Amino acid sequence: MKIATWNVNSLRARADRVEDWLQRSDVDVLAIQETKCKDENFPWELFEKNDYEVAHFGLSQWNGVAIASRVGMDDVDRTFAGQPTFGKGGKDPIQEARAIAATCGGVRVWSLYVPNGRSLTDEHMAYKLHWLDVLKEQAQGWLAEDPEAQIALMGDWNIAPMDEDVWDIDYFVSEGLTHVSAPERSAFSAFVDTGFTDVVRPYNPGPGVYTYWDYTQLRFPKKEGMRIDFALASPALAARVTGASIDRDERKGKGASDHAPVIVELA
DNA sequence: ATGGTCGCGAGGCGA
Repeated sequence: MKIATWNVNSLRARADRVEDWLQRSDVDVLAIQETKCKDENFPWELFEKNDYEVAHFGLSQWNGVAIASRVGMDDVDRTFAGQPTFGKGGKDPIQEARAIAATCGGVRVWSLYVPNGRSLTDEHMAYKLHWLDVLKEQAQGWLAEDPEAQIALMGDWNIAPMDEDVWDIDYFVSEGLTHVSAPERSAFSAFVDTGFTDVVRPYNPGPGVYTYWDYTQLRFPKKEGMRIDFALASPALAARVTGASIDRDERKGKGASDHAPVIVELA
């Protein structure tokens, strides 16, 4: 079995590339982030004609998460318990479309689009950290309930956990940029402390291994990226991992997402 | 060889 995660940065704009990749990659489950659409605009037929079931959670042009599977799609959850809300510009706070789960082939798959903190002092940063803390508490509970549970927390975490996960840590620190701050890294390592493992890194050691390259500043051709997309596996799932890869080639060419797909192979 | 943002939606925001 093969499971993957990919921030596609608009599913409609990327429909052809996503379809080509699905056929080429031969994945059984794909966790998608940033569909950037509502259900009424979701390309259901793209998945149906390729024999994937798909579940989507999208409320607007922002965010949006989905899971496609050809090994079953049970117990779909849109949001996790206690998922923090956020309201922009005085609007009523809502649970944004940043998390969806489904049980696919015996694996509890989460497609996660962690909030972007924007800046170290922005209110979005507090939201991000709280969002992660509540998710971690939930994940801890799932493991406490069933230590053998096979859980994959996959998605765009908007955190670079190690210095080597950005192209120039000194630049990020001196500019006071997000993704590398101590609170963000603590939020990430809290999942590791709970028993979840980054199952991709061992097969793709750094430095210089990234999953995201900004569209601006020629970041991709200059190999200036960030590793911010992760698959964190519960102990029972981690024990099944036989390989992992980052499809950097998918970042090439016209019409690419700014993120590359991350693939995990399971025995 | 990947080449100086991109997507949504119709101006400016979000990333």
